[in-house]
Amino acid sequence: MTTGAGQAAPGRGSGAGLSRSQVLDAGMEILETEGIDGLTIRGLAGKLGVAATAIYWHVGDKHALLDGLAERVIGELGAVSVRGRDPVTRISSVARSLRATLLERPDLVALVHRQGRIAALFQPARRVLVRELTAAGVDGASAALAVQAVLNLVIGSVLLDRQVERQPTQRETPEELWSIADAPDAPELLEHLSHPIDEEELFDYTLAAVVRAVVQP
Amino acid sequence: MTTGAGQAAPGRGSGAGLSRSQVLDAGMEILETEGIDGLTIRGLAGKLGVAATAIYWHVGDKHALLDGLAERVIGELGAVSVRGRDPVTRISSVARSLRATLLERPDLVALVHRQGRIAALFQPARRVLVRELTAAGVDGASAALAVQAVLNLVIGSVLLDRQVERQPTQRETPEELWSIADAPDAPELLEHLSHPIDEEELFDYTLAAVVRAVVQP
DNA sequence: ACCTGAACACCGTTCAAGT
DNA sequence: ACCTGAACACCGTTCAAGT
Repeated sequence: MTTGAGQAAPGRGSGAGLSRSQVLDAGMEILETEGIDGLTIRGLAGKLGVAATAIYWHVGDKHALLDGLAERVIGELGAVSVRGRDPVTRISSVARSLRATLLERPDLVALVHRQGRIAALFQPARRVLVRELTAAGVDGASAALAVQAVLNLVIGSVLLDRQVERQPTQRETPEELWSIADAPDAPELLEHLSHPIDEEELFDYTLAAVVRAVVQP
Repeated sequence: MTTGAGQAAPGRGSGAGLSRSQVLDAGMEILETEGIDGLTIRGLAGKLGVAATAIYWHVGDKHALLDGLAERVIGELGAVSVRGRDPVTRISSVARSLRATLLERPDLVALVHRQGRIAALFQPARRVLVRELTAAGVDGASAALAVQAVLNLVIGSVLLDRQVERQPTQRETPEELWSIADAPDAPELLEHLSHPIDEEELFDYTLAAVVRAVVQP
């Protein structure tokens, strides 16, 4: 009733009756095995043993289907854990745990992003971060800003994960990308530039810089 | 010859002969007017007055077409400008100018992201940042890390632009999202949380924190 | 070398019709 | 209320055939 087409909750199945949640269950399964391109109305209906048009009755069109699935992902992946004693540790732990969770399902996060529901995905983390920042003595406009800064770091890190190296069909090796002219008299830097960076190290580095700036202004 | 299917460069048009670059030109036009979902092989062929199969000859299949278009975007949007005297100002100006350029065409950036070519898009900026950091006395592993940290901020900011508020079909108003329990005794914070944040201010805030951490370790 | 036409195997969506 | 079948208007892609 929140988003779908069916105006009344189907109730507990009257025999062989299909329900909205059963459709979303099956959709979720296809999404995780075949990927988002493998999820089709017809394929979903086939998996459920009904005509394609039955999907329209229970969840609406494809956009509504994706919205419903995004909502599930939000419920499943939005949770965060906090640990540590001082504010800096606790805030960092929220960011790191959320990042770790989301990195296990990058395609599901991409779906939420595609549906424009990232804000909803982050709402639990936002609440926790607000609490921690308040406890650390930060509030007002700078607290609101700080929360979003930390969360942007997380989602940016997840959306860009594994993006860095995928150079399709191109033979641009790192050796070609960087020449001695780019870093004269700095062979060590050149060496580091030509190797893929450790994404977790990068995240921790940036996070530390931001959290430090947030807590001690 | 870099990516496409045609093995020899078509040369200058022999009369009515179609060329790879003409196809990409038309593709680019459709991309900017109709969006990525409006770009189809058949529609592209129709615009050029040829059969759909002619596209396959010149650029290959749809993936190759999108790759070719991404390559164009990389060439057009990758450039950066540097201004300012001190390192902090110059590094920040690179990040801000790149962000501003990319924000004008978020859908084109999304295409580059989709095709896994973000690294290529950022290569010019990387070169400039490496130079500036070296001049500022930063090098080795921390310079490589710092460059990527700044660039991740930029792309994250662009990919998330306008994502924050899009709450589709849902009636979750900010008033419902946040209750007094989330920020007890802090009405000012609550006020800020319920309003959409200024994305540019957020970017500048985070960028300043990172650049500061980078230049003065 | 370059392009067409026909064909195949898919899509999402609508709508009248059934029970 | 719930579901089917047929139909429409699309897709991307392959392949034999033309010039």
